Amino acid sequence: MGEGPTITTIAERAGVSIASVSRVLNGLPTREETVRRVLSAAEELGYVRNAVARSLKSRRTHQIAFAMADIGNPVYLAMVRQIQPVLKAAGYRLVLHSTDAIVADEIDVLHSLGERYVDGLIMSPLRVTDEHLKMIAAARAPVVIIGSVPDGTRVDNVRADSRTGVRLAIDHLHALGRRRIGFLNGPLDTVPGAARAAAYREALKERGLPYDEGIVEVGDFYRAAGARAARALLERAAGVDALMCANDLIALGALDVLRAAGLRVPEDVAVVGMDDTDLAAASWPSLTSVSLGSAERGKAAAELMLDRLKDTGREPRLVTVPPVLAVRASTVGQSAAGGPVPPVRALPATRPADAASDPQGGTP
Amino acid sequence: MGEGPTITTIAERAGVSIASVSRVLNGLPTREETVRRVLSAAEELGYVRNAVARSLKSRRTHQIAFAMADIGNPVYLAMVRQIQPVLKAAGYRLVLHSTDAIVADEIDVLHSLGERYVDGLIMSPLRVTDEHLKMIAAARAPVVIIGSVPDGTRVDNVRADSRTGVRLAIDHLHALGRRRIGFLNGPLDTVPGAARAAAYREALKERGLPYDEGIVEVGDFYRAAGARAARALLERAAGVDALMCANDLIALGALDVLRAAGLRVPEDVAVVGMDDTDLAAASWPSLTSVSLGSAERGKAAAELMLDRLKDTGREPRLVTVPPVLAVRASTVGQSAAGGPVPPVRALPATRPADAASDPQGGTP
DNA sequence: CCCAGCTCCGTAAACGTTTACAGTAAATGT
DNA sequence: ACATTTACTGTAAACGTTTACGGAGCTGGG
Repeated sequence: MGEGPTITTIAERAGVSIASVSRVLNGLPTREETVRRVLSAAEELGYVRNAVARSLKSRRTHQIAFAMADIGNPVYLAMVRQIQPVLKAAGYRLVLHSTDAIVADEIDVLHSLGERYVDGLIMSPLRVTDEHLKMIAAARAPVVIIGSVPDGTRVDNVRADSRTGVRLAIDHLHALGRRRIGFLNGPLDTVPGAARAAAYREALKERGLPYDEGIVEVGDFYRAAGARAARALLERAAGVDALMCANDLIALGALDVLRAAGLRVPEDVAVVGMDDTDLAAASWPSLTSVSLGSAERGKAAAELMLDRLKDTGREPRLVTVPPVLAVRASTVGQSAAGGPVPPVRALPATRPADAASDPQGGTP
Repeated sequence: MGEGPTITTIAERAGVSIASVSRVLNGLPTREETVRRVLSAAEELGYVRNAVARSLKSRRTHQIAFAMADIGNPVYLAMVRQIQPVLKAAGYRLVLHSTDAIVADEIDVLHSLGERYVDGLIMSPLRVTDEHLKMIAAARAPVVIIGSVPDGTRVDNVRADSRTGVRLAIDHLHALGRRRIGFLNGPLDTVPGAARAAAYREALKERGLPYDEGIVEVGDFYRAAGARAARALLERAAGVDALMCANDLIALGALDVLRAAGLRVPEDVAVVGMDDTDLAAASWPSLTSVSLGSAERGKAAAELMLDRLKDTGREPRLVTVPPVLAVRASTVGQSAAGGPVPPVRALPATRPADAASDPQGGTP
């Protein structure tokens, strides 16, 4: 673990100047003889370029940061899974930040962009505050946001369309004859929480169903919270024949509770989750879930970032990923659902960010 | 997104030298008046330290790399989840590498340590080749290996004990009266695959059960491969009353097949998985699984790394994490298994790496 | 009154690269 | 034979920090 060789070491051994060494290593035109000498010296010494020194001079670190709320959430996992290979293929490394959705931590990440240890940041905030927007506008490096930001915000942006997503789910339940569709949501002060609440009301209205506050529960985006919410709802209100859940984890918690209460899924209560994570296919009964395209959003974000790095000046773009309903046993029963069905999806739509009179597609 | 201020900018505005600025920013003793001037200048300019320049001089990047086979595997996810906060608390960032278990890629990561863009590397290779060992020995930065390496390898090392893990599972099945216990394994040329194969034979012998090659299948560590293997086994051999799976994903694939074949779990065939991932608790029936302590191993690895960074010279250590059996419905049925049971675990044992006449604890 | 001992600060070197610029030597043109 | 071009190489500055060193100014003791 000694002091590694530098271009100076190589220069001495090859009997040339450090400038020549650098030129050879960068493939700039050099006399054959010199190239040979430098390369063999480098080889013998086991030379590896110092990335830090290089970055200092070139002002490029070839690192991209990804900041998410919680790496334990399969939604972000799906994103990381897509982001990583895209960046890797372009020669970038991935730096991971887990902020636990704490605003101060997210601001901190944004602030630390000034340290210039990365060339850009992909961020997926659960809540978007004014401070976020201020920091994003002032950021010292390119930023891509996964999730909805206020219309007109000048930033590259990838959105889900959870309004349409919720509508898909409600329509599906309605078509199955369900009429009292409860709703288990996450916090209303999060972007996805708020969007899904609005979408739920709207979708009911479209189908001519009444909005009943008695069958709506607000908790958190975790499994235990989902169980709590489901329990509370069951105790309070009878006759619910379906549960729309703002999240797969919430849905799993609800399944636990329904099972314990001796209710059959889907015969007594149909359940729909959201995000279509791995857990949805693995659960019992397998969970019908609205895919908001986490994987696609991750990929799109990475591509937006690479694109932005190539052209700093270009107009910010908005990519919206359409939702897709993955139908499984929790709504249509065992026989009908069959095995795991790979969902098909339309290509992501792309258009300028400013044209956005967009559905408030919550994310994730 | 302009050219940010540097200590030179601050120095000019505050009317002091850059050395004074640096001293103030690093909290070195300085006259009150100077401190005031520098700090207010820095504040006004919105100064943020350049991490790259700092790293070049200090030879510390405050970044740690984690290289795993596949970030989609919940085992690694569990590790990342533990590693991240430990590093963060110590002021380190996490750089992620996903190698798809390709040896060349892993060697590449090891090699790139010479670029000095990280202070250390935590790596979890599926196969450990001579080249791995050579590169580890020659690495230009501290390395921690999660997974078994040959005895005597001088490297910080965190191991699972899959031999004991398999034994726990076999003993459990044996105690339930199962006598023909099939085995669905992953590739034998991987460290965990080999270890689990050996452990399976050994555990059978301990219980006085015959080893029957006819009820052993070797595939891959994925769900689809697990399904394939289960199908092959069922077609070939009758009378299997239990399936030991080298991995939760394999077990889930097996469950799919058993269900499709109309076999009841656990009445006809009991199933045990390995790794105790989130999927085990979510599946139907919920899956009895041997936890090899992914989370604990991740945490231990991060701590070993931090420790090593503080004391480069110290002897390499070996931490072995004991396995724990999480009993669920796939072996004991619905009623008995009850809700999700948080497994209890003993503290990881620590001892010098060289003393290792250790079980070949496979990982992950 | 001089020097020792402080405290504080500025100068400059260093970290390992890249790169603008100038210099050398050979090759070519007149 | 000399001027000009060409092909290559070396010197040195720059990137933004940290830090060894020494100098300036002051205090206090002899």
